Amino acid sequence: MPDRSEDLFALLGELAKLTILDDGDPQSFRARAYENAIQELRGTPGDITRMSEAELVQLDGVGRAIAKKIREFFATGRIAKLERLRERYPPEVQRLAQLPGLGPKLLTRLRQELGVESVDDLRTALDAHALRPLRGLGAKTEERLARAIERLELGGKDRRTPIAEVMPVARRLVAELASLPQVERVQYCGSLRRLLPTIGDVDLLVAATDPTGIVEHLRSLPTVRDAPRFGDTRTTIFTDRGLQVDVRIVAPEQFGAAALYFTGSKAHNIRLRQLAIERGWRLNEYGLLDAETERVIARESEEEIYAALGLTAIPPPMREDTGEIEAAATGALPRVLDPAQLCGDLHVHTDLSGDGRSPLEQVIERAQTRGYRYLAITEHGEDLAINGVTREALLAQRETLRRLEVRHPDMRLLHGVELNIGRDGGLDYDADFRASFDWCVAAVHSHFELDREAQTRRILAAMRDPSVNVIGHLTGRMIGRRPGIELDLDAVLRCAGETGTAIEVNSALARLDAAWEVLRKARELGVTFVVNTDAHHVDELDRMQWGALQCQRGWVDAEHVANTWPAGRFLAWAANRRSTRGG
DNA sequence: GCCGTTTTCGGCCCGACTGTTTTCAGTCG
Repeated sequence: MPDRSEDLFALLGELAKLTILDDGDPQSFRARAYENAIQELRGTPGDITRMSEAELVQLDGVGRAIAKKIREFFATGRIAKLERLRERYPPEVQRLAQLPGLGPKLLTRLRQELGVESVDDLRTALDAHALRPLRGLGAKTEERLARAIERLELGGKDRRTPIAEVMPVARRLVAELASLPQVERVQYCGSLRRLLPTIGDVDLLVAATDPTGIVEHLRSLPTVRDAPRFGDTRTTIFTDRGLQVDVRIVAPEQFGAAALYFTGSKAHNIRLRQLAIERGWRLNEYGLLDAETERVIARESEEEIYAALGLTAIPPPMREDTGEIEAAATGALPRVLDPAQLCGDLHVHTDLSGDGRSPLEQVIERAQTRGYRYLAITEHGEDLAINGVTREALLAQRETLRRLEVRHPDMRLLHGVELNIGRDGGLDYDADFRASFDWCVAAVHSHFELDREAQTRRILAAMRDPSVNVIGHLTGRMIGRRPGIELDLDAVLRCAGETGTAIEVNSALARLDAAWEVLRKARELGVTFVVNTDAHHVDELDRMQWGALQCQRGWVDAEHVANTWPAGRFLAWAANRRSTRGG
């Protein structure tokens, strides 16, 4: 069954967007009401498709008007008001409204005074200098809009970039800035810090007593292509790959307030400011201030500001206004996973796998350096074309592993394998050989085109196989390149709980699979998780931190992550699952 | 469009920047 709630949210979101245009106000309160309602509905447990108007009105942020629209949608599949707005703002006009610098007010004027109804119309008007006679518009505006059109057509501005592409660029820039003597602290903020799968632009926050030279340094970097706007404390640059980077320089003592502000999310910040107002304060990027006396309540660190507002500190990946503020106010925030708590990696390849690049000894050395208590080597099963490994080669590896184990008395080496889940849920090798491994990951690497029912069936079959400890990268998604397989999540997560099969949190930024929404749901069902790097090179063992942050985003606490457990407990759990279902 | 012991109207988060103005409106994050 397709998720009709998601369809509803999409339509309400569109309604919000078009209402901004219709109200001619970027801060349209009606539009915000729609967005608030979406937030509330998302956080509502139970089936909203079946709720009556009276029940809907009980929800915070849902009044009679929105409740009626919700019922209208579930009854007829349409929202009449939205259809009227769509007529008034056809796709061409909406595209026009996407241009940066062209807000609802200017859009209305251009339509009324110049008859501009599309990007093409606007270009024609610009070429004819038709904007100049209009009050409040001049040559600069003309030039700005012309450039915005160019960018739009390059597909630049509204395109979001997968986090795996953005993170290395951002980290490189952070390192560059941190190397300057006048810079005290640097932090990337925004959706990157919150670990969203795709990123619009990068927000870099710099603390410096003297901003001189910082912007110039950035502009001098070879990867920086264009710098359309710049001032002393705020600038925008574009990298050679078209990624927009906004840089803000602030005084060190306001770093916390600024980091909070620029990390967002917007909805989270609005809630924080409301809490400030309730206390007679004001929260902005300079600090938490007394509204009357301007006395500083807190500003140096995010933690101080949260504390002053009566909240426990909220980790960046949780800042989405999906219940974290209420939880932080009552001390009910889950004790989120700290990367340092992870004491083993349970999905790692060596150069024995066709696509692996580092030799076994190196992998083990690096795991030792990271202080791990256990490590599972998991080459690809033989069914995976080109990259898979034969039974004989795996048996030989097992011998080697047993020899190497002696050199690492503090780290238990598990001989594992990454099995391929076949079209109908079948797995590599035979049951006896699979049972001879210490640890089995099972994952989807093929048949992405099957429908939801078939996909669900094959995952359930894999979970019921007695050899399987964990399902690796649950949907097989590659962010920005390939959508994951569709699954009946309720059935899959229920089965995970019943069979004791863990769900992997795959730390590769290109995957971040399972997605945070899935983690959040799984957590409520008491599922056990394992955070893995799926490393194919020793350096990739270091990406465990992203998996930990992904857990934070999914509200997964350490207790439910099996590889935070001490070796004794972990090994007993892994072995127990196999023996109980092997018999 | 929602909300309510300072309630059924008048609020709703906050400030910087830009371009254009001569005190501010619009846009953005």
